[in-house]
Amino acid sequence: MNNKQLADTFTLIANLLEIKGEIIYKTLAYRKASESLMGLGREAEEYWKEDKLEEIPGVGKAIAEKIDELLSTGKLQFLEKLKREVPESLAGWLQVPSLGPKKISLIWKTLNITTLAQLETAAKAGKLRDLPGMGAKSETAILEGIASLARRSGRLPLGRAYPLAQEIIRVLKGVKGVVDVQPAGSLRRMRSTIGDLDILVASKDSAAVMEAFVNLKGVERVLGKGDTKSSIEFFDGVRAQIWVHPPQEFGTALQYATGSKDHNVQLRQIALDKGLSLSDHSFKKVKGKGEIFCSTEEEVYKTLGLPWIPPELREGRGEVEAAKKNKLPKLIEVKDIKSNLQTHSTWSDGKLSMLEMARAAAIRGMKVIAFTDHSASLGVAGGMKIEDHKKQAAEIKKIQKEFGNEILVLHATEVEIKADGSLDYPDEFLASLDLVLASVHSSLRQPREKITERLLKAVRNPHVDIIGHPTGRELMPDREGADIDMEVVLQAAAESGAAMEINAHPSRLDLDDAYARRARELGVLISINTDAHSEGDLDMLHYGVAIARRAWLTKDDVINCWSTEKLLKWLKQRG
DNA sequence: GCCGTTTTCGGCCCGACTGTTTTCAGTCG
Repeated sequence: MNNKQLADTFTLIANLLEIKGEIIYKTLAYRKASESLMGLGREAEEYWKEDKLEEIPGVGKAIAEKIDELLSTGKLQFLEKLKREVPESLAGWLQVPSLGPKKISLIWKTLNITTLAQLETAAKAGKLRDLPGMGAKSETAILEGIASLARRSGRLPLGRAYPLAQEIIRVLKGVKGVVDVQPAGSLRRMRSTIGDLDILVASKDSAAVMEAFVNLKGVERVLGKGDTKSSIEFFDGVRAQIWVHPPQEFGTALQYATGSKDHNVQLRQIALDKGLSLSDHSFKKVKGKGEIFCSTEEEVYKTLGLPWIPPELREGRGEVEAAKKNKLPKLIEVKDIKSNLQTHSTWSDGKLSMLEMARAAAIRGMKVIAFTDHSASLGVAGGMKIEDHKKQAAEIKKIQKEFGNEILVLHATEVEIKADGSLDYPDEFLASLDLVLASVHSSLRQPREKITERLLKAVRNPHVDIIGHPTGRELMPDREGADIDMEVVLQAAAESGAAMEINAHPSRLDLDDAYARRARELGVLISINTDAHSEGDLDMLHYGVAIARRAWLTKDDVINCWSTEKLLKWLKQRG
């Protein structure tokens, strides 16, 4: 049982307990454990083998025992019993906007219905409006909620959320009286998937901002509109909300709205230790009168005696402790990246010729570009036969002359790691290339042991320099990655010296931040590449850098930040 | 149910907004 399955189990428990009416802090504990497992970067199973489950944040005695039972037997008596008390299908109702645990429990117990379809039928028949505390409007809200749920498809990938947010921000910046507009929430923390879009506006005239917001293009309905907060839903089910604060309290407001919840809890505790109560409006003295306003986040952190903490780190994963000791990492930035070591040209499935792509990369400040066109067995992507490489090498020689020192073009490959773990090209040929990136694209559903073994073979092949998008996961469309024992693979990479990729394309973002952080802990080199198939893809680099920042990476951890000389020396050494 | 450099017990954020309400409950972030 992997971390995701464990996390899903604890989320289900939290949902069912909430509907059952268990005290809120118990359900919060299960949710926290679930989130912690998702962000762990190592399999809980390894903690289990070492008898160290309780070292996982948010896991205490009771949850450790449950993980133990799940890993030993694959089942959990506690959950089985809970499901007999609260029908599992009710947990899905929590996804319906406007429905929370109290109303779900009320509807379930009074009308004795348990499925979403029954709920919809009951609402349409007008059976909900007579329940205590409900009326015609709540009934309509539930019907709209069910419809909206059908339109939405889970969390929003960062690659969709980010451009949409930029557009909203652009429009709001044009509203009269607006001083500043910033993304907040998981969007500002650059999580690979986003719940709703959170945006913060600094302005004294909130009415004008709210008016512009609810009239944005593509708004399907207005979910709420007030003086300080409004929220809307777009036709595709995506939701956005804004808060408007006066400029003098923008710092506390932005800090508050950025989260994460865990991070904010820790900051508020530090504030309390200093006799201050921190809210989105200000710091208030706990005893007596007095209020401190912060127009910038820097002032908020300074008031707490801390250096400013980059939003990508604010996940409650040790960043506050590091800030206290003044040991925050100097995070990598987009401008540190000097090379792009996975790109595709018309030699396989790329849209541009090598000349066009190299030029586009040079314009974006790259000093090195590697063409990693697909290898023969990936037929759907026009994989290259070995004999084609001679012609490609000749073309590279030719275009290199045109570029001179402007950009160095490397002759490389994205060689297929085949289902049996062998590589698509023989070692002698791989040795002749400047750079070898190896990836899996097929048979991703192999059993854990088998697919892990495939990756291990590639990691240990001395000619392989980089493992491309290691898990094969996709976010657009949503496709889970292969069931890989990443800890074993990362340890092997630490030994062999092969780099692991953070694929910057927003449809991949693979490795994710949890694995990348673990990689750094183990001393594994990281390579951030755009996997560009078109010119526009080259501009996706910042997504990969964001994941790296979430993983606490500095420019020293990433081979794309090396000088050309250092990179070439490394490649030569590896053979 | 978790957690602890004052605590092994008593906290764990709390305010905005909506709807059904005569003063509040539920949802949401």
